Amino acid sequence: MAESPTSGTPQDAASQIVGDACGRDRRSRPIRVADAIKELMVERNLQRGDRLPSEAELIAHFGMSKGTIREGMRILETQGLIETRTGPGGGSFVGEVTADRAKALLANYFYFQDLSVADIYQLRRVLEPELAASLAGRLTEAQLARLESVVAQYSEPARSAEEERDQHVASLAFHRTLAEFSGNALLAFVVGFMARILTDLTVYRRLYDPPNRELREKGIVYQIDLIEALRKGEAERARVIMRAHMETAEALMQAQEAQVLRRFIAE
Amino acid sequence: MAESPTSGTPQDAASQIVGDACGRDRRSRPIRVADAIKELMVERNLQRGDRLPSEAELIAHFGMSKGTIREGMRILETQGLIETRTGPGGGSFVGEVTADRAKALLANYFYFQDLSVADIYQLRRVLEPELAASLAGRLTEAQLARLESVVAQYSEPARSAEEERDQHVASLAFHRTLAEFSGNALLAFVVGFMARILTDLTVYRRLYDPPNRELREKGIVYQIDLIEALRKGEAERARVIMRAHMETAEALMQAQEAQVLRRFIAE
DNA sequence: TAAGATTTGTTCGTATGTATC
DNA sequence: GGATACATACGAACAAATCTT
Repeated sequence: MAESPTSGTPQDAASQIVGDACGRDRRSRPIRVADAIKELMVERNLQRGDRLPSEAELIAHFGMSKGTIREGMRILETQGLIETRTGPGGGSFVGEVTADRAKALLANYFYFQDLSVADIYQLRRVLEPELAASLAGRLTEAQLARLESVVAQYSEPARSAEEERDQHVASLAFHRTLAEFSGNALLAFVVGFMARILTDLTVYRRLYDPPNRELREKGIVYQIDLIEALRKGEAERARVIMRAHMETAEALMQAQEAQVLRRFIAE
Repeated sequence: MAESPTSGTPQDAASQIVGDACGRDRRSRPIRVADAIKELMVERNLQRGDRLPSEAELIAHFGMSKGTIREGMRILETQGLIETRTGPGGGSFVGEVTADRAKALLANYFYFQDLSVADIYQLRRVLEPELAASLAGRLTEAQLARLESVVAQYSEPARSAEEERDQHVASLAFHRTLAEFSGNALLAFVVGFMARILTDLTVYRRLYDPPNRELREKGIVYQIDLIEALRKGEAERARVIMRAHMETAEALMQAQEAQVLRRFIAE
């Protein structure tokens, strides 16, 4: 029914809109629909919450079936670009691409890339100190207090391996919180993404199964010192502290990754 | 036909599979289908090119209609996780999540974040020197020759603003190529992503409209020196050169961004 | 509370395009 | 070229959610 000229040919209009004017577009229709709507969003400079055409309007506009249009909308929905609601006044609206969703999509890519601890720390070693230095003297007292409350979550010694792991996940939250305070969305994203990968490693691969008192205790000292430097606005000192923090953390994780590998081999 | 009895209620089986056991899952069915198939890929440890169940099998397995299943598959397809082929022997296969696709998805996130030149260079300033240092003495002669051929693309002075812009895009390719040679997938991705953003800025926002001879000439000298240091395996020198390169490039782009802003205001 | 209106969500049957043999 | 197997697309009907009156 698509190409056949049974009745009128609404396809002509659709073809122009979707970019299938003459030379065939190898991509499937739903994907072309999704791209067309993305362009529409850019052209009309639509902002968060703005309304998009209804399903019925899109069906008429593109001259395609409901299923095809819906597949296209689903693509945009999973990318976080739109949200849909049912009922009167419902429809599709420009959504917010949250950092979490973007990180999840990016994790799909790295799933097949198997990163090593060394790879991640090659970036952390230079980015985290830069982040720390850039925040010195720029945080409100409320923000500093929040950092202190995060540190407080793991200031008590852990009594079990499981508690130890939970504490390490919490200590990664310290870095994520720091990243959120940065005005630099790119830096915040990359640092937050690394914290997320390390959290996954900790939870799924149980990199921290062999409890390591040393890492936790050193980490806490570094983080407390760091907060003080940030409060006093000492950028260079914050940078130095964070650099040292990264170096010891990397060394300890490297040693433990080796342990984990040996354990796999042993089984 | 997989889990369900003769013809009772196929929904029961589907509910378990898809994770709607008891408390309602607010997510729509297609999205749950997509997640279920992702889990299936992880559980069976499917690799690139491995075959997934056919549409008909999935319909029977989940007890859902064609349309719903197709919407789910489309989600995975746009994320690059699967590819589908028509015809006999066709079907859905585990795809490769290319770096380009991952960068495109990530660009959706930053579309609403408007990054400044300063934001991007805060990362470039520390990451590019680290990348350069890590590659010193580790590149083959073929790789070094490829870098030289990239530089050769813009060694001739440009005769028009348009040519100037093309040359700058090419010079960003130098950094992308360098990133690809890195064994660190995370570092390569972040550096490549920044190069892409800057390319977009150059092409769309025409940040380089005011031709700037200085940037190009200095850039070429730095890049030639850098290749030499890489060939000789001088890691620290490579780091220093790249750091200087970044500092001058940032200063020049900052000045031009200001110009561009003034131009927008003027109109 | 209840009924009706509006919009997305889901299903089914069918037809078409495409690649392989 | 024809047969086959598979994804792709269409359209009508019904279900569910949600707002208004």
